[in-house]
Amino acid sequence: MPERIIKAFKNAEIEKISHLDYFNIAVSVDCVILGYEDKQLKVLLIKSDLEEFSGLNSLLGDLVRPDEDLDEASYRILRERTGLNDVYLEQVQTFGRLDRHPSGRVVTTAYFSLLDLHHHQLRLSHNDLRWHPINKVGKLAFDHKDILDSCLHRLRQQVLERPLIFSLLPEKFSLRQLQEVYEAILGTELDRRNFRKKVSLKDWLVDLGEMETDVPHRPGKLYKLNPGLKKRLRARLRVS
Amino acid sequence: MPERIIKAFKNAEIEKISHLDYFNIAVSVDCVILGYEDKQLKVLLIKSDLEEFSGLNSLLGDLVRPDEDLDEASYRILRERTGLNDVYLEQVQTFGRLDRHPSGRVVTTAYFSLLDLHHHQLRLSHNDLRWHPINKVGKLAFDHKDILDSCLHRLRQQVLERPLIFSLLPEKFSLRQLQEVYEAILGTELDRRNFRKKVSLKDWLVDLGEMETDVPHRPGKLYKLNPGLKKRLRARLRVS
DNA sequence: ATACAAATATGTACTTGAAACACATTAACC
DNA sequence: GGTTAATGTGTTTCAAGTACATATTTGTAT
Repeated sequence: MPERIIKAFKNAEIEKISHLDYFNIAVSVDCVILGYEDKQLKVLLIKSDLEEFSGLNSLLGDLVRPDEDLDEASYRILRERTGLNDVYLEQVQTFGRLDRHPSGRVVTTAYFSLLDLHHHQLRLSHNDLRWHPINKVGKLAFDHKDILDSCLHRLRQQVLERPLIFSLLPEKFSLRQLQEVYEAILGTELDRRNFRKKVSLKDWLVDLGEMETDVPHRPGKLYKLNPGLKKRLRARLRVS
Repeated sequence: MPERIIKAFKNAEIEKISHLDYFNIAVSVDCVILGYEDKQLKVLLIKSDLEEFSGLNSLLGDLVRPDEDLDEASYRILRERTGLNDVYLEQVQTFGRLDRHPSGRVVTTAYFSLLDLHHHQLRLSHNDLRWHPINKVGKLAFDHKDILDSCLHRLRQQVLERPLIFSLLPEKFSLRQLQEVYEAILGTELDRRNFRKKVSLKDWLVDLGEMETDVPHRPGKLYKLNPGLKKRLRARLRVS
């Protein structure tokens, strides 16, 4: 099999290099798993078990198995680490620096995913898994800080255009909650009145006719995501 | 070395699979090389030399060498295929479907690049290399049609925000030429007056004080890209 | 019961940017 | 020297975004 691939790529110079070398690159995926809590965007990190990075945290990743798609691999990681299945996941960028992994050549594809940190099905797989506020993430293992930053950059770019943000919220939410998530992601304050106008012009929200409870002030209306959009969100990965 | 990586990813389930299997995935890059000619956006394609795809064209790609970065690999392909060095290159997406390569498992990272199709240094490496108008690209080998589409999508998304487009043009160009390139990329017609207003508000252009020659009508002013932006364009890859 | 605090809900004026449209000017060509 | 086909520069209109104000509702403390 390997030889067939090499042959397929028929390149004079390639022949000089041992065929096996071409399979000396491992492929992994890394997931930037994001949640929202206490008015902060948080990322799920695990203590690195490599000596080289002792004391540092890292993203959640794994080698891609020979029989699985890249997207499948990242869904697997999500499932294994959080117990959640139906989450938003988007490929962002692939990192291939030669020295990015101390043990050898590993090319990794970064994904970010958004989930409801208080989802009743959420079961973290490991004691060393912790949610860290985005603003307080320091040095990370590997090039994971770069990966995190590039995912955050993509998220910020997309969040105003497409209804991603709802994956971070529970089924029912108030406009104030929604605004607070935007503010946490964008790192800015938004004008409440303009914000409400803007989202109500899109077709993203459905008024549930219910009210908040257990708030120490006048309760606001509760909304949910327009169900028509929910499908399209999940479907995106398969298509692109 | 391989074993160290496996160990580094310490995952109970992984151990069940033969270690070597993890290096049974090859990594490649594919370049969507775009140029502009005759009011059309064109992509550089080569006849596929795989039996499975006989008669079909494919993008230009190659396996990534064990000692080279992903970005380096795509620069190498560009250099080898076009003789050009100083071109715009941007990573877009990584494709990893199990059956995307008939000879085995190959994960490929797609890049698009923009170059001046009439550059004096352009030397196509191969007789089977041809420029194809993107509107007339039919079936391609592998999943290269998907790759092409995703690169075009990214290009269309970026072209209004950032001054990429100048890589497709010669050093000196008129506003009409510039507008025609935009129209070719976006597939729409633009209002000349609004277009001129819009670009002149950005700091992208420098008036050369020269005029077009050899045009069968009133010649227009010639411009060049603001030199300050040129550096930032090239630098982008390294940073992100 | 009532006043107060704090957040909801809705509305208006102003500014900026995009879209539609018009006309005078210049150079090549016959 | 008139015609043609572009260039070059407006203006008006409309939509979207920003800044800002006021009335309303509920919980809480007195």
